[in-house]
Amino acid sequence: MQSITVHHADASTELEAGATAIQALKALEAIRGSVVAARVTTPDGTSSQWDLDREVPDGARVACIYAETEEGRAILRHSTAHVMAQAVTDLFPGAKWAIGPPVEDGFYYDFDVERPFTPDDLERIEARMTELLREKQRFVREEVAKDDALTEFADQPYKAEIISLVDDGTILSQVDAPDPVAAGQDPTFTVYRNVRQDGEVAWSDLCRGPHLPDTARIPAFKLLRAAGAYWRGREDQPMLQRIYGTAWESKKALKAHLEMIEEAKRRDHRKLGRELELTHQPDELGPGLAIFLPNGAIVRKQMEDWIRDETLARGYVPVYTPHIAKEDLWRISGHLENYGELMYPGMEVENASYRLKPMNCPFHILAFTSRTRSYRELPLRIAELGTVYRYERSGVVNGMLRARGFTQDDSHIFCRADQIVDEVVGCIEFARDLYAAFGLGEPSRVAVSTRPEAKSIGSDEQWEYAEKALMEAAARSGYDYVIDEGEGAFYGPKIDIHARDAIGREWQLTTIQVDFNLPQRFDISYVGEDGEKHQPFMVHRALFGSIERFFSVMVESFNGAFPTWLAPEQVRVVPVAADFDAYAGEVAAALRTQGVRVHLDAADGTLGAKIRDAQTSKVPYTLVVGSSEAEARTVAIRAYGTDQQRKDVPLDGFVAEVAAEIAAKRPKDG
RNA sequence: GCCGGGAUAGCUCAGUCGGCAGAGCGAUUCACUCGUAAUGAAUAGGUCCGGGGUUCGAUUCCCCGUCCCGGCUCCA
Repeated sequence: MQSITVHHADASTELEAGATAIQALKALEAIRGSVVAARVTTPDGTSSQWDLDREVPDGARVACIYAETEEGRAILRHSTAHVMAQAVTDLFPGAKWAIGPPVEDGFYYDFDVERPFTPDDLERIEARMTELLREKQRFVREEVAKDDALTEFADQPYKAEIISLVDDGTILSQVDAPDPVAAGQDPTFTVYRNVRQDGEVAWSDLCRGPHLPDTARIPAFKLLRAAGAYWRGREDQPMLQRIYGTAWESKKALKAHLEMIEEAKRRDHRKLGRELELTHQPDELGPGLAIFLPNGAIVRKQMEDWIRDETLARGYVPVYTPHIAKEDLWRISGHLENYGELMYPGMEVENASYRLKPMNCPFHILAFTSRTRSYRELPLRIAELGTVYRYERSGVVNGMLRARGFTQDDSHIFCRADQIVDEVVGCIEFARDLYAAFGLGEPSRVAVSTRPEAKSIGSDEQWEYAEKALMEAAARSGYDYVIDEGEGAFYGPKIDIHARDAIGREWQLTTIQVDFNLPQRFDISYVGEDGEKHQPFMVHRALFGSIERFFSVMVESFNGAFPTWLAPEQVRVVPVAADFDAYAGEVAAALRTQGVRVHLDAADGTLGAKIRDAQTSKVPYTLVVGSSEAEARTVAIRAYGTDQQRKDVPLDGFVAEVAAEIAAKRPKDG
């Protein structure tokens, strides 16, 4: 009898040849929880995910993949996607399947069906899935040759296409495709069969795997929504019907996730914007356009004041530029050619056509070229809060997170090539300070986007230099950056910085881009030490990104309860009865003198109702004053979100305290 | 732009199997003058998104458009 050796951590053991991953893990006493699959490292050093029931090779190192890890959940979700596809096949004969990978927090599967799915369909599919889970179908892995795979999936055109794509070397990043193969190597395809207890094959799918041992190991799942999605994510391809679902290692974890979704709905900036009278987006205005109501405008003003002050302090110079310009400017800049479909149409005036600006760059270039520039002026950092208008496709507009008119804290830094790294480092550190000030903590993701495969301008040397400069700057800033291949702008590579909000969602906010297009197109130059003309590089950066988007992210992150320094109304003074209106007025005046935004609630109504109003308005501090306070010149303080009070606090003390908190311009807990 | 779902009072929503539309909150007025999350009463408020069609009659059914929502694609 042949035997093999397997390892885990420091332990090793001998097993009969043909032993599976789960047998190895058991023999090695390596299991410490709910295990969904194994990670197997073969003697040649290749590490991959492994079905528990799959044979392990001699010399393998095995480890558990647990259900409650992200890696484990992805496997669980992928298996759930298969069950869903089987249910769809049962209920919708003739459905064609495309792909069904796990995604963040869930999974989806795309189908080509006669008619789109309805919410009722989702319920039926869910019910059928529950039946399939009870059947405890095994996931059985099988390796098949290309021809056999093509024969088996002859009536599944999307699967056949995947097979041919892999075969001709097109790398498909989808999890459902087999691993990319090296050129010239014969690809092996794997098929997973869902096998009933009686051995009948219920369903099969072309799939890379791995999967759970059987369907009964799916503890909790839910289908969330149906939506259209292009095959292979390309607009020129047919539109399929996608069903999104989620699956978790326990009912409790599923429930927590569903509650998170509900919480996100409650925090929606469109809902809170209306309730707290921050913003207004009436139909009369047009899609993607917004009005900042007084409450929102106060918050926005704090953002603008902060960025203006900081920008000047960091050596930027301000400019103001118009909202429209003659079409020729946009022709020179290349925007009409490369960006034209995102620009509003022209306005004909006095035999010239004018366009709303989708970007501020050309204006800042005109500021640069207003006279001859010297190398002594570089880096020249031109900054503006510039409002731009982009004719975004109708389906993408979303509240103020994706608007058609928005304001960028925009700057263009004109510098020499050797100054790029320092300048970009400066931008990243600026962004870090900005996130800290506005309560979003540290950047969560720093990504360097490289040259796009499609259209791009500039020489290889320029791209290489700029990409390296960005990576060096990211590294010098101390961030573990990732590289987004081919995601750069057509005119140069960029760094995008993301931040997480209070409920863990990630948002792309800051962008820092190197631009070699515009300096060339406008043929801009500075006079160097040598007396010759030289072309500067341009670094384009927006730290908030869009004021509107950043504002909305803050609204959702704070759940509308802004830190005191940002809050539209910082303090509300509530007299317990009209007799104390005079003292309440004095309290309000004392605060107002210190620049505190205070409102006196002297109108009719009970104290309870006024407290409730103050709380639902999310005012940071509510001061209640009555006879004892008036006599002792104190206040009773109730902070937002608590039902506890600090009583008998001297008025002067509170004024100093809140003024200091506001002056610090920091979130309370940060 | 594409797929699907929507639009009724300022907000959240009910309703009409086709017969001139309702609640709660909010607003206004009056009464109440109150010690920490809703005092009571009254009043006002609607082209039931817009246009066309079917019908004796359309907010309701059909078509077109606008806008919104969830995705795809795109992006700050």
